[in-house]
Amino acid sequence: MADKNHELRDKGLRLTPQRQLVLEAVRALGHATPEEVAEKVRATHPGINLSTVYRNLETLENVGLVQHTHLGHGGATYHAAEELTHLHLVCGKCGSVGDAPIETAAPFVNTLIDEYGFKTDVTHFAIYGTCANCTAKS
Amino acid sequence: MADKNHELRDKGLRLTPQRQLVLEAVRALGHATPEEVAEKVRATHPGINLSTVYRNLETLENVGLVQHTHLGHGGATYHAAEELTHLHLVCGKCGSVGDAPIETAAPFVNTLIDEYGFKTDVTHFAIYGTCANCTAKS
DNA sequence: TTTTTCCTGCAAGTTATTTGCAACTCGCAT
DNA sequence: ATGCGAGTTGCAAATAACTTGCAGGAAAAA
Ligand SMILES: [Mn+2]
Ligand SMILES: [Mn+2]
Ligand SMILES: [Zn+2]
Ligand SMILES: [Zn+2]
Repeated sequence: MADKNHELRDKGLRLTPQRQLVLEAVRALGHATPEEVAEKVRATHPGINLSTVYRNLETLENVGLVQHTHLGHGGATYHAAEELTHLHLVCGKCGSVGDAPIETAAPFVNTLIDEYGFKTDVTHFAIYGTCANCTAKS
Repeated sequence: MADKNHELRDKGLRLTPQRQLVLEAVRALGHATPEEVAEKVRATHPGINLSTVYRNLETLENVGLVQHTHLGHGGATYHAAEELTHLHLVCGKCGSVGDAPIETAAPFVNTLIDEYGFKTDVTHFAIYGTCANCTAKS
């Protein structure tokens, strides 16, 4: 950290404290809802407004630094872009979220391209089902 | 249709006009949001309340007559259970929803069972990506 | 510095869905 | 047939999750 953080300015964005904090929070949290991001940021900077968080998540997504995913029936959760290298296996019974490497889906993705010309982004929506644990119990 | 429709009573549910209408609407519409179901039902029965539609969709889902799916960032859409035999390929650019047979995903589903013991329901969330049409244009 | 443009907080507005509750009605038991 | 009680309904109000308008404030260009 010799000089100022340029990764935001390089994307043509202004470097505001709020924006940096939102990005740091997303990176620190892994999967996070806007509400959770706000909470994290407020731990050190109580004044930040929730709408600022929403706006910055959108802005950061537009320039490719973060991405959203749908893990459940409700709202989206955010990831740092670098970190989106896994599938999300969401269990409908217990709510657990497991990970699996994206390569697991590679053959499936290829089939969709070959047969339908459809380019899948397998991380955008979760893979929904029942986890091993819950299957065992029932 | 010799005697009364028993499929609802067989599930332990009361046979109310509203409930039958909701089920018929879901069957007639293919993919439908609660709002669209309400609209369809109101074409013949204007008095029906939206909350009644929501409650009946939930009830019908509990007994397995309908199921919901997430096709986009927003709310759920409902299908008749018998009819849920395809994947939904949702294009993030143009919003189109294409279908593909579930068998397309069979190898992928098997991999997840074998490697993680995870039983996937591939129809619950859409498969998100970019359709052939939109890929061609860009 | 000054100016321009972007960003932020705050309040109000949406949209989608849920809930409390009193009135009603379906289906079973007289 | 008639009555009863649990399940359902309509309606209004409440939530939840965002989104928007706007006026003041801060970042970067000039
Ligand atoms: Mn769902
Ligand atoms: Mn999305
Ligand atoms: Zn589970
Ligand atoms: Zn498309």
